Order: sequence, then C-alpha cells, then structure tokens
Amino acid sequence: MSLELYNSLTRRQEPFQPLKPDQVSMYCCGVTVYDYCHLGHARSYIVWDTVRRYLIWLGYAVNYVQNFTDIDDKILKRAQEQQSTMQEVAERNIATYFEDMRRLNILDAVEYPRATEHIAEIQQIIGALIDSDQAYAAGGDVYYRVQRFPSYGKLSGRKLDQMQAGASGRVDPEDPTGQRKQYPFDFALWKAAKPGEPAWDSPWGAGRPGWHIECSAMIRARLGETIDIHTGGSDLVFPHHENEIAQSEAATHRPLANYWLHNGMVNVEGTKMSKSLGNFTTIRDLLDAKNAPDPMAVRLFVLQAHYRKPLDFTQESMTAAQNSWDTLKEGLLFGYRFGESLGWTDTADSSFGQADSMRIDGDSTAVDQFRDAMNDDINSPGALAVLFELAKDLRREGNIITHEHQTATDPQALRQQWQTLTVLAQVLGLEAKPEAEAELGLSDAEIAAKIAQRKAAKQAKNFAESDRIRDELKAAGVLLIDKPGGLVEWHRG
RNA sequence: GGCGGCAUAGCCAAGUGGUAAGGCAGAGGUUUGCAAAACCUCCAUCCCCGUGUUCGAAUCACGGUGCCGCCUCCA
Repeated sequence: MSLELYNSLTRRQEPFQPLKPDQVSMYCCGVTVYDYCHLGHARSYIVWDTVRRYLIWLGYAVNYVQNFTDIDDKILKRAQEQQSTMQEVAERNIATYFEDMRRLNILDAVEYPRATEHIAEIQQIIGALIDSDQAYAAGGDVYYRVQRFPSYGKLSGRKLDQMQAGASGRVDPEDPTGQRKQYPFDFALWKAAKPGEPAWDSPWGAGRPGWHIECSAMIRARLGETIDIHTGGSDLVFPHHENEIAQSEAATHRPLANYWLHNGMVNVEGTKMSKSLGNFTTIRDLLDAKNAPDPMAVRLFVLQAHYRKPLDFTQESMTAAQNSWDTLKEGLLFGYRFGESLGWTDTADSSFGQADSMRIDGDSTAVDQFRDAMNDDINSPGALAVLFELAKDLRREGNIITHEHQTATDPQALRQQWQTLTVLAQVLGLEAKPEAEAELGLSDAEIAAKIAQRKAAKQAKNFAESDRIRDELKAAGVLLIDKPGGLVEWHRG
C-alpha cells in the first residue's frame, strides 16, 4: 500500500497524490502570537512535523509553510494590558514559539509568513470578492456573503439552514449588535479600525484584516492557488477552514487544497485543553518543571496516539511516556556505546549516527512494517511498535555486552539493526545523542578505592556500610555489578 | 436543535471479517549477605450492551448506552 491520508473534505481515507510527482506543498495553520504555546499546540505541530518528515523520507520535496497570526483582538488586548504594542507582543511570542518548538525537535518551516506582511494580497482578494458581489462593505467593515457560495459548509459538513447562530454561547465579536451583517453567518474580511488600534488604509476605510482572510492570502502568495495539503487542529475546521475555502475558491475558482488534515485535541481529564478554560500547561512549564520529561518523551507521548484521536494528558501518562522514552533511548544510544567495541569501523567519523547519512540496506521486515503503519493515515502508534521491538532487542544486547563483555550476535547484524532503528526514529523526529560524559566527580582510582572499601565491609559482614558505599557510588552515577566469585564491575550511567 | 468523532487488559494504545501488536505498570524464576543491575518467563478465551449477517465478527448491519469535539476565541 502506498500512502493514504484521511481527508476531512471527503471524510474518507484516500491515496495521496500530489499535484506534482515529487513535490508536496503543505500549509499549516500556525499560532496567534499572544501568549506562550501549550501542549495542544505542541501536539499539532509535532504531528504535522512528523507528516512532513515522513513525506521527505518517502522522497518528496516538501514545501512546508506555516503562518503567524500577528494581528488579532487578543494580541491587541495583551498589548494594552502590558502597555506595549501589538508588534512587540507578537515578536516576543514568536521568539518563544521557536524556542519551544525547537526543543521538541520540530523542523523549521520553509517560510513563516505573517498576516501583517500580506495586507496588499489580502486587500486584493477582498476587492475581487466585492467586485463579484461575494462580499460587501458595511460601516467600514467588509463581510463575506456566505449565501453566494453554493458549497459553503462542504468541509465541516454543515448546511446554513441547519446552523444555529450563537449556539456556542458567545456573542459575535464582529457585529455584536447585528446591525452590519446582512446574514448571521457572514464573516468579516476587513474590520474598521477602532481609535488607537493599528490600521492600514484601504478602499473601505482604515482597518485591519479579519482572521480567516490572512491564510487565504498567504497560501496564494507563497504556495499558489491550489496546494496539496492543508493542516490544522480539528477546532479550526469550522469556521476558520470553511471560511478559507469560501474566500479562496470564490476568488480563484480553484480548489484551495486537495487534502485537509486535522489533528485531535489534547484533553485534560476528558475535556479539551484550552486557553479559555484555563486548563492548559505551557510547553515551557512542562519542560522546565522539576522532574520534567525529556522533550523527546513529550514527542513520544504525542505520537503514541493516532493524530486524529483525542489525547488525554495526565501526570501518569507523561510519566509512562518518559519511561517508554528511556527504553527507546537506550536502543538509540547502542551504537555510540558499543559500536567501537563491536569493531564497527566508522565510529570515529563525524557523520557517525547521523540518520541522514545512513542507508538501510538489505531486506528489512521492520522497515516494511514501519512503512505499512505510516502509509495507513500516519499510524504512528503502529510505527512505534516497530521501533520498540528494535530498541528492546538492542538494549538487551547492550546489557549482555556490559555484563559479559561479548555477544554471540553478529556485529554487522547489530549494526544493521541499530541503523534501522536510528533512521526510522528520526523519521518520527525522535533522536538521542550521547551526552558528553562529563566529569562525574569521581576518578577511576577513587571508584576503585570505594569498591575496595565496600569489599572489606562485606567481608566483615558490615552490610550497612557496604550498602552505604554502593548508594554513594550510585548517587555519583556509578553502577556496581556484583559478579559470581566476589568480582565487582562498574560502569558509569 | 444540527454536524462529526470515540468506546479494546490496572493505565496508554494498534488491529476494521480468519481467531487480540507495542508501551507503561505488575508477577514469578535465575543470581545475591540482602539488594541493584542483568537475563529468562508470565500478564485480555476476549474487545461498552443487545439483536442480526456469516463457516467464522473486536472488526459488517441495525438498535441502545456512555463520553468527547465543533456550531463565528481556539492547535
């Protein structure tokens, strides 16, 4: 089977076929930069990063574009609260976005367009929509006329006559008194500026773009009229993506995107993690906490669930993910720890261990299983099972080498296995690098002296003392292995 | 009220017609002064409930039950 993806637009899993044979254009709805990112954002961007990495591994050149929404009511509000400017708030949160995402090993997008950089393109689309009577100006605002777009609702599966205005329980912030819109589900393309707000001149008066139009404009400007894949959180299906389609397709008469992919939400105790509920954990709070999980454990936590399903975040589930990562990590570090003693010839090369430079040779059922899982709508939990089987095997081999100083397994077979694991893990963005074996405080001679003291204590049956020494060494990162015949071996880590 | 999704072991989670992957947690054994580390072994006769289709269903159909998301803040 080749790659199949679940397309929200058709509500079916479909074979993936890009417009051009070897290239994929991919647009991911980014964040509104008014605050730190939370775990929900982390999930979304980890998932799309993984899809991107997989497409690259399949041989596609992926043009991955992700926007920053840097003009918005919430950013303005934040700027007022902090007696700052919209621009400063946006810049600060864009900087922290990059810090957080890079820690999670999310690749940088090819381009990061911003709404404020595309005012001209936005105005151009709005102008065209007004010219064709698919939008209308009203009191300095411009609204999109949803009833003129026959397929409005095709993405979210809604029909205008079945929708209930205000069902979400919020007052329409765009037109609170209902005076300007001609129809309740018309949405703002352009908003008249209020005093003191940043504004751009336009044929309809000074103002700023609505939320949805920026994505339409940026996609068109950076990727073209029709793209292969458009991604985002499932909470963006309606209205955001529905409106993007309406605007873009009314203007270009071309499909905006061939594949619409949406990730499930991160839940906390069964309900969605969100800013408004206040039940969110920011990425930096999570990663900087005491006993924080490794960023790779967070990545693993996300990928252990299928991307379209809800994912419950609890302390227990994160701890389990950390323990799982520790196992996987041991497999990934195998080559660094044992490659040299196994007689691998390239362990000193600068490219050693870099998945990019490694090919997977020979037949590999592991690779086949991995590919089958990922081809099935990015079944990352299934793909991870393949990694764990490789990693657990390598971990066992490594332990045998540590304890017995040899293994019956062919070094080149181990090499092959480690290489396979490393390459496949990297496709999922999971990477472990050997930590510089920093000075652990104790020299070999000091450790030998401690072991001798412990041995003497043991011979004197002073087990309290011998255990104390063992714990002391353990705290210093030195692990003792008691062997038959009173021999004691040790290793660091 | 409308639209959509989910329900598999203590927990997380694959599997969509051929007899239950993987992870976490747990148990037993070997070893040991006891441990640790390690190695070996075990851990769902069953997939929310009911009815049906079938030689065969966790997987399909119908009917329930429960939970969640969206319906102009949202990843």
